Amino acid sequence: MGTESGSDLSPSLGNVLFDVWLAARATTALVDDAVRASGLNADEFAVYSVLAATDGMAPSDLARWMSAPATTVSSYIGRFTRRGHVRRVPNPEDGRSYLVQLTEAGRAAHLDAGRGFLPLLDEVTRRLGPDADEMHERLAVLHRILAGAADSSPEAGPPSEGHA
Amino acid sequence: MGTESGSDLSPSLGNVLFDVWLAARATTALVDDAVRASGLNADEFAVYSVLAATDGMAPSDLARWMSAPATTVSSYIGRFTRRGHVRRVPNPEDGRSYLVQLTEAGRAAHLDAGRGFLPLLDEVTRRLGPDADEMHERLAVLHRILAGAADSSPEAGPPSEGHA
DNA sequence: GGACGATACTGCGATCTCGCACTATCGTGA
DNA sequence: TCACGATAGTGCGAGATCGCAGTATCGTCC
Repeated sequence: MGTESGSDLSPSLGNVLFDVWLAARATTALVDDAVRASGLNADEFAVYSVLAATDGMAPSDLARWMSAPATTVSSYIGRFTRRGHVRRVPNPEDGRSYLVQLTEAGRAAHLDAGRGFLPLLDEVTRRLGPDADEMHERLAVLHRILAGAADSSPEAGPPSEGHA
Repeated sequence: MGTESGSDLSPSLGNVLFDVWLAARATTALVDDAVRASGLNADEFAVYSVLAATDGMAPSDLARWMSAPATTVSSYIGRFTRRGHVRRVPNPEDGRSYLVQLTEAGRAAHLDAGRGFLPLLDEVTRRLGPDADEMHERLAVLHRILAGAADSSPEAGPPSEGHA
């Protein structure tokens, strides 16, 4: 055991993977509370946010973006559609697919949730001080690495076979 | 619009909160795959890991640690107990509570899952290179800030009342 | 030592998540 | 142009998550 430093109240298990996991649980809980009044939860707010930032994404892109299984994304879209927050438009590049777009009502809901979210983000950013940018940078790096690991992982035995 | 940099394939929405969320989704997906064969999922593996590191935690501590509602932790414990992986021992400090301990079988399951997890962790750590420690440090800081924000947040209107 | 609000846990039920199996379309090769 | 494996999306069902409401115990103030 090398760095047994922490141990204040929270056994951190001291490895990057757990660190992100723990930080994200806290983040999600916080955001859940912050946007609750809008009727969205943290995950949904995230999805509304990408949709608001792009103008139409295919379900599979959404799935890749948020590292979620296709079925989960499928039910998200169903739910959002039922709410009238999202609309499906044909995907000119692929007939099996379609694009998901936020409707006006969807944008409104997103804005509404944003009203709860922004103060929280501001507070965290403020507390982070000048490190905020650095933090963003590092998380991006980590994310890229994780995406890389996802490809090279065994998963369910993809293409190659002669590695032994 | 200031920093519209990213945009390779992944609209990052460029703020710390989304960054962690995204990184964590990727992490969870990866770990889920890595430990699947052991019968655990990423979240469960994390819980087994703290339990293995401490020798007994109260449900409420567990809940605080992983930022989960009490009911969720409650059903975790029920599930783990049913698997024979966990045992409840009386909490000498509080009669309303108890301590959750990993049984031998629980430890075995954790080790088993670890066999899938460690290669992944190694790979990520290796790719992170010398930045790994720094990363850990920063995530710890962020986590601390988030924990702080959780207290000072409105939540459901805790103590004070005369603010309007 | 009793009253009483705060805190620890749990049963229940509504809703969400996601693996499996299936259909539709794409893209490549002959 | 047709065959065929790969890829996009979905219905379904099992199980997981978590809010609400309820019980037990604690701590504190009279």
